Amino acid sequence: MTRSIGRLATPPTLADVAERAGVSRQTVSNAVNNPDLLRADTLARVLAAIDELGYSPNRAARNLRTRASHLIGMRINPAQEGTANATMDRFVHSLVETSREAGYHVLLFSGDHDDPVSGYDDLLRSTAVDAFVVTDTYLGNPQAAWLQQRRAPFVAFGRPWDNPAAEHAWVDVDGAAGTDLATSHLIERGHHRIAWIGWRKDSFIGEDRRSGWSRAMHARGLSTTGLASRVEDTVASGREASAVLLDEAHPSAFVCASDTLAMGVLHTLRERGMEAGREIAVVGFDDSQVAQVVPPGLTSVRQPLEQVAIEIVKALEGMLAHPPVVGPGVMLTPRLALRGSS
Amino acid sequence: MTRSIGRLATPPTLADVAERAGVSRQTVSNAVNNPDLLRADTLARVLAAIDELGYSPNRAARNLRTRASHLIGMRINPAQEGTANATMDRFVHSLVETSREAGYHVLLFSGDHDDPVSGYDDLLRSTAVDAFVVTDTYLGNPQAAWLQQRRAPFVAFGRPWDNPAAEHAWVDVDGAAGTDLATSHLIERGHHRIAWIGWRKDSFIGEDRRSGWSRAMHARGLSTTGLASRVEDTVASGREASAVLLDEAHPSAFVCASDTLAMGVLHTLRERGMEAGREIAVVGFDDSQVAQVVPPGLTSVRQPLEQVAIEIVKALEGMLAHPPVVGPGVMLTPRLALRGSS
DNA sequence: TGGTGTCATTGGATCGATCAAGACCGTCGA
DNA sequence: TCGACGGTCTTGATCGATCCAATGACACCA
Repeated sequence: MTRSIGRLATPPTLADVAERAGVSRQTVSNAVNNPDLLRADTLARVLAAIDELGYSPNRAARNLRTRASHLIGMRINPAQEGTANATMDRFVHSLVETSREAGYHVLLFSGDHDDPVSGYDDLLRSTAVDAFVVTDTYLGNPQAAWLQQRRAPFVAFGRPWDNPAAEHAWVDVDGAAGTDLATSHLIERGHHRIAWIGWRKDSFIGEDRRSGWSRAMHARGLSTTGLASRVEDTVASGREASAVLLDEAHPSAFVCASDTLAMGVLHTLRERGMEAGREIAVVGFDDSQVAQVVPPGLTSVRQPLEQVAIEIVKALEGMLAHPPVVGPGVMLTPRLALRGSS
Repeated sequence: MTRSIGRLATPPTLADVAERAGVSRQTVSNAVNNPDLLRADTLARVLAAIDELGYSPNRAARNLRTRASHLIGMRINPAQEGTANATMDRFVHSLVETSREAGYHVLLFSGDHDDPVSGYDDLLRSTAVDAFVVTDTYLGNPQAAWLQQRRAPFVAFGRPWDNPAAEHAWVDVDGAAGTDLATSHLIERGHHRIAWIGWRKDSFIGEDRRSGWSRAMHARGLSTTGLASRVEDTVASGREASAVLLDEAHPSAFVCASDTLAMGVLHTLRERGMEAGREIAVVGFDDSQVAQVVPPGLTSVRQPLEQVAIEIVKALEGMLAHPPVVGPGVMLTPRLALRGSS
């Protein structure tokens, strides 16, 4: 049984436990970290004392001595209002959960919006975290090069788009496979003219997702001419783009690079009194909460974020082992969450 | 200028800086923590050395000595899929940002779903965090009593519903004021029969929000009889409840305890070919991303989460000061985000 | 009996910072 | 001239854990 700390001002230390169990400090330390070294009866006695006192090793002291904090740093940037991107939220949950199982906690920090590297520096030099998870790699990944130069352990969620030769660890989701899945699904449902609404060309991720759409189309001998449009990731842009496409290209379905854009399509359909799902099919990307609750439900490509977290933690563990092991990048495949809009 | 750490395996320490600047360790420490104690020229010399070496105090060592970690612990529970609750996401961002300005980082942890107290214990005993932010106070707040018993500093996001006499620090948003705002807004738009869809009675928050609706109705002499319904917080429940209410009570508007329920109403309207906003008004609660992007936009009560974070950090700072200062609870007022649905 | 090796346990040093005293210096009033 | 004093800086101890080398206990074998 764990007891209350009582009225003690400070928690018990190794020395307290040692005294109570009638052994030395080191033996208590071993009981916690290398139980095999102790004789069974000693171990039992020490564990009993630990339990009675409610002892838990002081993190700061342990961190100081072992030069490890068992903390994983992750920088978060404010979510954009007015978009449907809840990816981060889901991912953070998974990461926290998975990290816990590996004995790590997640430290969140923020940085200046215009400086992709700010925030990392201080945590690194003060040895506040053991490693980083780098997530904001939409446009290239300056953080990766920077961290690698400092020999800071990190895993990126996202491929090294701008530098395929980069040798750091990364985990990513195959966006093209996702849009291919979405497009193929629509084709199977009988659609031939399937439009694409994606992001501007400077987005690697956007181009990747677009390639899945065109790949699937061409694989079935379907033309993509005039059916694609590249805009900003806002509902308004999706609305305008879909309106133009409907008028000029007469598609019967839309595949979008994001749920945000897909919601733009739903806006257009509503304005024109058309029903999503019945007359025009729509597929989004990310399986946000929006996709799940909007009537009639938005079919969407769902990233396996739980799996991403698992792979990232696995990579981190290898990286922090002795000796460090850096595996190759890991690519995961998304699945399609089917709903009323298709 | 901050330089690269170079090929040093370990970051520079106080002693390194001291040697370089030709002063003692303590003087360097003072330069960092109590600059006023140093003569101007010495300070300049030390700061220069700090800068040249890229020195940053080792957190573990500092934490050990000062018995403080400058970390704020916050437990997160997995977001429920299929709901519109993005409150946590927005709040976490604000908290991280505000904490940084106060010199704190946020440590995320998780616990067993069925045990509201798990996770706190270990962090507390290992002095891994200085304080907690307790957020999951939907149904009472056993954490608060538990933490208070252990004399752990914490601030709750949420009133001590089940124990108004509780003396811990808390920050909350006036839910009743929010629904009052929503209801009054609808009344001003000419609605008289305004229905309520809320949560089951065991939810303090739900009853609070409901009271704002009935308060506003009665204040204008409007009847609420037969216009209220209490269900679970799911889209399906909202859909069913709104269908029943439409048939039996013929309301012209709905005020809901959550955006999730409001989405249920939109489902019903869609099924019946009715247009939200034009024929039937709908107002949700939380101003989730869903509310922002769903056509035609869902009017929703928006909690001032940025302000909540600020107040929480303010309370934490007082609590961790010497001597500690525990102020009274802080109640903030939400505002209404107007959109097409009303 | 004594040497040798293994196992279990111990004491002292150490991680890098801050705390608590004390040393040094020049100034000022008695 | 001397001691008290405030400002500036230094020295040694300390926070609580783990690393390292060494010790004691014990069994085994020659």
